[in-house]
Amino acid sequence: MDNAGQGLHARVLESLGPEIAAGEHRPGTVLRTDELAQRFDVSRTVIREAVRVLESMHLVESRRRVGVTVRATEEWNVYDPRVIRWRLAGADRPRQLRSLTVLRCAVEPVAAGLAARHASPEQCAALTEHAMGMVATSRGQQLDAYLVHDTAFHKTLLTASGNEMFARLHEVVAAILAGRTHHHVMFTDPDPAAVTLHVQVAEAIRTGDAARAEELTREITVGAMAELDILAP
Amino acid sequence: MDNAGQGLHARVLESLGPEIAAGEHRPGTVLRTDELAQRFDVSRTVIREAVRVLESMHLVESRRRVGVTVRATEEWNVYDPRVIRWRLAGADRPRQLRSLTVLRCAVEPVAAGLAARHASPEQCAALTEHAMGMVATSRGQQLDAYLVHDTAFHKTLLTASGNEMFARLHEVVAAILAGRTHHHVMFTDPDPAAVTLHVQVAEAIRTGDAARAEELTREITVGAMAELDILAP
DNA sequence: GGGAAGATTAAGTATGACGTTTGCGTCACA
DNA sequence: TGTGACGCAAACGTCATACTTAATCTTCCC
Repeated sequence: MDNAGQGLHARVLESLGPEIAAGEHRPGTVLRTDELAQRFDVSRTVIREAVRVLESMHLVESRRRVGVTVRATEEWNVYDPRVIRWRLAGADRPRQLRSLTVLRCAVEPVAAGLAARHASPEQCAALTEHAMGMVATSRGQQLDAYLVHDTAFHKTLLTASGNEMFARLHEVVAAILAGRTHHHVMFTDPDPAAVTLHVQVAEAIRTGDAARAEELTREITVGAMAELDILAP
Repeated sequence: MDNAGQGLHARVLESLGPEIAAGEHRPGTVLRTDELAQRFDVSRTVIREAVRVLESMHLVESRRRVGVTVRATEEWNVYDPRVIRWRLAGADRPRQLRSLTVLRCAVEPVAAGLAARHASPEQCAALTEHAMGMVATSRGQQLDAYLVHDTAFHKTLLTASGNEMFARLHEVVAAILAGRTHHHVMFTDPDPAAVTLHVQVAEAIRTGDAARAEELTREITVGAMAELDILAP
């Protein structure tokens, strides 16, 4: 566990949060602050601060005389990076990974089209550099090095779109890519066709060809869905 | 103001949050818990709980010996519903509205395509009902009634996609639609073409025509972008 | 049997004390 | 003059306790 977060409340959060996100406490379960304080051997104040954060994520609801109630999954703030992380670490990881991948496939092609219009020269250079890095590490079981370039490529792309909502999804894409490398069946080297597509996307963005950038990125994301057996829209 | 949130910490949050989200405190500004306690006339405990929530939204960072520092905009959890609400109420409302609209335009067509495959009979009925409601209220300055149906239509559509990430964006779409009605230049009745498109989308989803549902929805969202002078991708 | 008044319970708030970290100034030394 | 170690103090972090508030349950009377 990485319960090393500074402060006791962070420690409590990193224990309680994953428990709830993983579904260990069924929705409707009530937790009492006193019991939690006893369980974690901290004061009620610390528990209250942790509960406030969980409440702000809509994971729980705190009511007087009742206690801290676990909310239904549909109410959770599923875009909160920590909620995403906790859920990916839990039981319904596959389901979560599919949801995120579908979201990614909707967003990233559009982001690529925007990037073709708004990317700065520096961002274009970074895209090309990371695409080249992917080529260089695509053979010979250099999966970790490949992942670094892949992640950086997509982060740069999303940022270059100039849309802050897109940009903030880079963590989601990073989680997807990391998940594929570390958990999915990826013992073999990356698909050469996918690597080529990244190079071509970088090229399309550099030359300002929005339609082409979008279409090529769509091919990448369709491939990502295929890996999870999601039929393309 | 709707500072009626239960509890003192909620009251503090609903004052401090919007201030920060609106940019009244430049990034890097330090707030001291003691000063805040004095300013809001509450105990430091209450301030600390509010700060914890702001910290969980990545709006601020709390460090020992330094104080509570306002973070840069790029670090905010821009998908948190409250952050969205606060920013829409603040100065850079137009910018925020554009970002959200672009996101919506990337997501909603894909969601419509998925809905054509996964929508339940009840959801299909609801879509048709709300589309009809839009038709019925599209003339004669019934803007508020129209907005209710429009919002319900898109919420149902996003939910029917079966993807939880899409479903949770219904608040974003609701904010966009409400923003258009209440602030944008919409003194006239809605565009008849847009109303027709909604009816057709409902029909396409009912008949399971994913490609058509996606394309028709894309037309709706392109229209939404045009209203904000955003050139279509 | 139903409704209202009161008891109960658990969260909410306030307060004061103490602990802990850490930015920053000071001073000595090379 | 520059650099390093040292130590102070500021601000957050934690705790214990007492009190307040409000929702739920119980009881009792009509």
